[in-house]
Amino acid sequence: MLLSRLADVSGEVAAASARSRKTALLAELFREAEPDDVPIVIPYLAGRLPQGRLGVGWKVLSNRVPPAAESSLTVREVDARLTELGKLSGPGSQAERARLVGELMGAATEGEQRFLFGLITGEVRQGALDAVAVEGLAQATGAVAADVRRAVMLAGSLQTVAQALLADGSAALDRFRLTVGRPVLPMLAQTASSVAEAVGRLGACAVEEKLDGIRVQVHRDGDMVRIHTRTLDDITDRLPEVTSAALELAGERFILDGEVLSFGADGRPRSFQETAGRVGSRVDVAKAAQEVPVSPVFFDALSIDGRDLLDLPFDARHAELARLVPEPMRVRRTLVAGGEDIAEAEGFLAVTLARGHEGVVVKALDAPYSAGRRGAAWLKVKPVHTLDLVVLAAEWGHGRRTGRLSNLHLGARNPDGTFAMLGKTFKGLTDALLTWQTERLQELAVEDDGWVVTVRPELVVEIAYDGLQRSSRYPAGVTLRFARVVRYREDKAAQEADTVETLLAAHPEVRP
DNA sequence: TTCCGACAGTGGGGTCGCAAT
DNA sequence: ATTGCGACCCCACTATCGGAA
Repeated sequence: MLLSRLADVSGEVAAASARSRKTALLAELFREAEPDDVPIVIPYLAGRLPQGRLGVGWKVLSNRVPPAAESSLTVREVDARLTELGKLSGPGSQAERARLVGELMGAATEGEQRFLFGLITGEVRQGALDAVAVEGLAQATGAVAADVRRAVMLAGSLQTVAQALLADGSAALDRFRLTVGRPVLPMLAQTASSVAEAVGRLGACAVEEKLDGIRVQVHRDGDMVRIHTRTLDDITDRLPEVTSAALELAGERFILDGEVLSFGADGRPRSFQETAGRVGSRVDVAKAAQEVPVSPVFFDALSIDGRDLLDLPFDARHAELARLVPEPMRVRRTLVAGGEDIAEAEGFLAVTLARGHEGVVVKALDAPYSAGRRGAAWLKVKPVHTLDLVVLAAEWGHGRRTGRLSNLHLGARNPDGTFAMLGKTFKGLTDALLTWQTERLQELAVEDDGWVVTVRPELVVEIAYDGLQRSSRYPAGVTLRFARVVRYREDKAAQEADTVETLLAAHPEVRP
């Protein structure tokens, strides 16, 4: 298949607003694909590269190359070239990668270049990713969409399922069962604003500690242990303590879901930054493990002794978990009967926060494990802080925000009346607010370099955030975690905005 | 007819490892 | 030794479509 065909369809998908139309377009193309094209065409149209990482990003791609007049590239040729490119390493590899990218782009027409750019940077922006591709695949093969989706969750890969499905038809879907050693997409949580709201929505539930670390799925089959992240990357080699912990458990075959984090000598959890740095260390793992040891804390069991537990209700899965995993390695929790038990749940949240954790996750006792879904059966509750900050500048947006000022630079007051930038945010803005702030900020503009519009520091905005973290980038030595706009405070003057001093005082645990 | 679940889009900060400077 | 870049952890929120109620 020609790349130009793919690029054209991607463009049509982007232009279509109805999801059903997007699905139909993808299905048509999947039917056209020859068997050898399938493992390439399917991920490409789901906006992903089969190779995963290439070592090529926005920077290399932004070196413009004149496009070819005629399309000649096939998808298989593109795939072969990208595979070669991804293998490069060592001195001179970056220049060689850039050269190969230039060669590829030079062989591509303008439309193909656009498509390749989006594909490689992971920003196809066609309004269709995995979920729509699954629908299209089901439509192309006559399979039931829900069955395809389930197979993809269990295989952890759309591509694998697509190949089997196109080769052998719907019957192939039965082959994708939960298997120890093969990671499945983890179940995710939605956000609730309070424990009362969460318990109100769920009824009988468990309230569990929300630990601020790295999500892991641990598979053990005899002596073999594999550890996977949320995106199913294999990080076994980086976490020897977790492997040991899994081998100590009194079970030969299991899949457990949990969080890995580091505790200090005082027993309190280290900051997310410290845990994430440790888990990210790959070169001298022994040294990293000595300095920042990590522990797994499990909260769910997907499989034990060959029994698939996914469809069991959570209370039954937890009973299995409790039989296998002793308490320090199992998350702390409390059971709540329903709305009349709010005080118990709120007390548990308070204790959890006092112990230094992030918040709680409220989980319905009757819900199955919905692999790969961000369902309403798990609701996370974290305390939210707010500040009144001053807008120092704003950046022009991209995509559907093109032509609007989007990303705000936020400042807190210094003692001398100047402002210290604490970070940026683009979250929480409605279309109406985007329009309003674009106009208002341009009235205050003192400079526009085409990317950042610097403004007079007069506009006050209320910002919600989850906490402070240390920063080497910003002048106060700290930055806000997960900052988002709540509302503008036109009733407030910049001189009434919050100060760096009060911010630091509110988070004594974070010393810049 | 209205409501709501699921998705995609729009980017945030930090850290590590590698290659280039 | 330092810097720039890519990959990958953590993530909030809004708009939209289309099926459920």
